[in-house]
Amino acid sequence: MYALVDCNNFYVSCERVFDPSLNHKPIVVLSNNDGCIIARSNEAKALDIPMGAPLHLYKQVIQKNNVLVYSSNYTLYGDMSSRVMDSFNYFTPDVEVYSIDEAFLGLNGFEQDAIFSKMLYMKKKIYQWTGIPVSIGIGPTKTLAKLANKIAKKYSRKGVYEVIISDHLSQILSDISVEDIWGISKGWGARLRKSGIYTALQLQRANPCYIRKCISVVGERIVYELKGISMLRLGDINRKKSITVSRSFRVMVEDLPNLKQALANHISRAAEKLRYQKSLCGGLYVFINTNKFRKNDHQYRNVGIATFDEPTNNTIVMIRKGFEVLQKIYRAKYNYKKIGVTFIDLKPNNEELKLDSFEYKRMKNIDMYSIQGNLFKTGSPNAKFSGICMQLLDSINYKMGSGTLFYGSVGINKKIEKNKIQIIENSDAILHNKSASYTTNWTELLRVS
DNA sequence: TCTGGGGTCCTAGGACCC
DNA sequence: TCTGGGGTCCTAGGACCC
Repeated sequence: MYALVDCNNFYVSCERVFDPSLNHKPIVVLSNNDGCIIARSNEAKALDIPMGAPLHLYKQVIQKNNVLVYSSNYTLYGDMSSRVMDSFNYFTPDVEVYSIDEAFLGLNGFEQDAIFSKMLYMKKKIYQWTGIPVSIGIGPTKTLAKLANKIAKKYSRKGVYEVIISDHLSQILSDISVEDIWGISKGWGARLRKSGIYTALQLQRANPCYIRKCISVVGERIVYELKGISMLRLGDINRKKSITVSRSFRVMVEDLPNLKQALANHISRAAEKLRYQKSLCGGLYVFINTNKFRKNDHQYRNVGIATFDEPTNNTIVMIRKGFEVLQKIYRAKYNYKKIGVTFIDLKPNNEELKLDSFEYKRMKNIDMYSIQGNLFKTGSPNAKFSGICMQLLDSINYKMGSGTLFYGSVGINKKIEKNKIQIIENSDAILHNKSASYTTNWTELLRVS
């Protein structure tokens, strides 16, 4: 069984923790540049202010109803989020933080009959410890837990709802439209409707192979999940695969120095995040866009990409198994490129084995290294990243200076190949020129189950 | 005048190899 | 007129999520 815990109106609830006088008042919280409404209290939702609405379109409603407007404070929200997420550990070790305000919990250690009351108790405790109200959905799969959460928010006074496979579930599903299912939005919803599938129940009873053709393997998984067959396991996403820092400009920007200034800030922020999560960087991606809402202006967008795949003398390879053989292979590979490589044998009794790769590199003061022929950079040398970013920007803004362009936003995206940052475990796989990690084929998995 | 920012996964198609 | 087949890897783009 899974539970999905979701903080109610999270950003608004955070503000209320620090100013209880805000309770029961209509409140909205704004996006970075105060442009959009990204969180609403129930009172604000009742005024039909939609999620993501541009603030300037709702000025009147806001004034008329004395809606309180807050700029966002992500430091505060991040801190509150950690407090909530930490409190789950008191109840179960199986926690997947899904977003800033949501987490999946694995409930396999719980006695079936006790789950509901346990979750009810947890909800109370979380409120007591953090001041944040949450809703909890329980179900045999993640998708059903997600659905249960929706029901808990909407209909249950207790704020906790459990989905059990039964006739009753069929009735519930028949009242839910396909677009309300986690993973199905407008586009796929429209496709399903064309095939005569309008409700969650119809989707649950559809032929999975047909849905796969109609949508994709993602849709097929949803069908099984709705039937109560678990296709999505609990993940531990504590390292991001990519990091983005981007901002729209509040005012029109036409000159390169301003763009560069912004980019310099973004890259140092991104490197900070990279260091924080102890990752390495496999490449950089710089992009610019004009303001897409100014339909009459000439539109321009471009990206520049740099990947770090040229080995240097600073390359090290850590090998845990089959050191001699692998070393030979790598020697051949790198000598060919006239590159010096350091090999490290991580024998089981090697003290260095206890360090993770990031710590190891920090200790040895290495800022680049290679695993399985892929080169990575650590996040420390800001100046290097910054230099690469500026070059990329120069390469993509060739129309700059013509006076015809207005730049809407600029950002960077550091691609991080989490799965490749690993110590080589499986020498057999390497010897046979196969990758040491395997991807699961969903079709196979379905056949087995 | 003002229109968010940060993620994930999957697929199709091209390049390349034997 | 005929014009391998199968595999892998990479990337852009499209869909979805909060």
